[in-house]
Amino acid sequence: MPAKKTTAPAARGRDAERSRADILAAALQEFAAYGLGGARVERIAERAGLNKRLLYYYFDDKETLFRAVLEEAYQHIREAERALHLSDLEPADAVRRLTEFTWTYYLAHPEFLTLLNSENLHQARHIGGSERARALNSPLIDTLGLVLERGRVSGVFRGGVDPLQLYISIAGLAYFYLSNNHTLSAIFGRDLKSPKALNERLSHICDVILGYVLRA
Amino acid sequence: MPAKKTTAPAARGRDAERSRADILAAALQEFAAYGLGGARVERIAERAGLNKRLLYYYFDDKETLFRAVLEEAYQHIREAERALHLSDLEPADAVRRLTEFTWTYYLAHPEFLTLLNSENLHQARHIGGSERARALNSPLIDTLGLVLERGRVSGVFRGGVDPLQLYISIAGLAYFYLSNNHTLSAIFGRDLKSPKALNERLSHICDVILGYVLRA
DNA sequence: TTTGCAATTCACCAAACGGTTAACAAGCCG
DNA sequence: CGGCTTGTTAACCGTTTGGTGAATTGCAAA
Repeated sequence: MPAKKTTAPAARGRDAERSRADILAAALQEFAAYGLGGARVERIAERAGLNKRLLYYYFDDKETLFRAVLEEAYQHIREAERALHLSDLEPADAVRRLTEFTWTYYLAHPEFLTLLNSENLHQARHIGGSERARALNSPLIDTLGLVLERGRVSGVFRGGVDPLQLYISIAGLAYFYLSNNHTLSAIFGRDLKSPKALNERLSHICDVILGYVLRA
Repeated sequence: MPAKKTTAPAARGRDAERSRADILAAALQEFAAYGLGGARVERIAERAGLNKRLLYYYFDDKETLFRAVLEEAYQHIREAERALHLSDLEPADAVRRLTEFTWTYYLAHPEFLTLLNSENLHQARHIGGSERARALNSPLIDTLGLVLERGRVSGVFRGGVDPLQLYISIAGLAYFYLSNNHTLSAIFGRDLKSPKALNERLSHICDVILGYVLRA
């Protein structure tokens, strides 16, 4: 059952901005569901309730559309992370909060994970070399670096922790479990998506991460 | 520059088994490079140096071929893991060895990662429900469970560690870094594939994992 | 040498796909 | 009202793609 319409199209006038947004939303779903290669331009148009030609009117081609979807997705998560105000928290609280947030965000936005997988399959061809991408994402690492430093100075954190390394670990512990949930559940014969399993996983991740940063 | 031939085809007689193997090898490369959706049957044939029709002679269709490639890949890594003989090692050595092995294997076999990503995009449709898959993979978790138990009894490990949870963490810390290396390097503006960066990552992963299992 | 089956080749097809051409309508401005 | 810009549509096109029918060749047993 493909192509559930994202928004009711009924009786819309001509509205360029809304059409553009609808295309992006539909494309996000389609790219996430089938990957860049498997996505069908015509299906995106159907999902958006718009004529296929419009996709080429607003975006140059399929890949340009993919790039736009990707940039929007990154922007979305980094904005949500900024809203955490990690700098206002005690270092240990900040790390825990970032960890829980990352888990929750990935869980609520599986499209983000598949989108990234697709982009990595293509060797970051669409986001790579984008100055904007770097400017958008780096602040998070800077913030986390400050948190780690505060924690080290106040004696609760160990020293010598690379913030990027830590962030990749926080993300990885959540990402791999969720992104590979289907194969993991299949090959190990356990339903890893039950509420109980999900709770256990988050708890485990927090144990691992906080156990690592907190001074032994 | 696609389709580098895997093996020299020169002057081969007719050899069913070898042809089958060549197809699988070529398909592994192709599926890993482009995903299931992006892979082209004709390119697989070219890579294998065989007529396209043969793919359908040995395998029913593209998806059946994909399934065969996937099963072979799982078999390969699990065999390598078995060769580690974790049961013969001190618990802490065993965990460290599994961690280092996982990292090294993923690093040496990037096709395995992209293959799994592709399968997860398709919700484990090809490996899912396979009794054989479960039988093939579960022993690893059993072995790890015994290691953890030995460590707990001898007082070096903490208790209450779920072996599956731990394995997913070991895998995830390596997998995410390597599988998403392209986007991570791009958005954070750091070359995460340099030898130095790779060494640092492995060292970090060992710190995290061993810090977690070892009794505080 | 013949025969029979398994392995391989060649030519071909229908459907799907990304993308385009050209005409058309809604709203705005003078 | 009338013309112009811009958002939208319908129909179409050339190519690519997964898949197939049928003929052919190598190999080995009889």
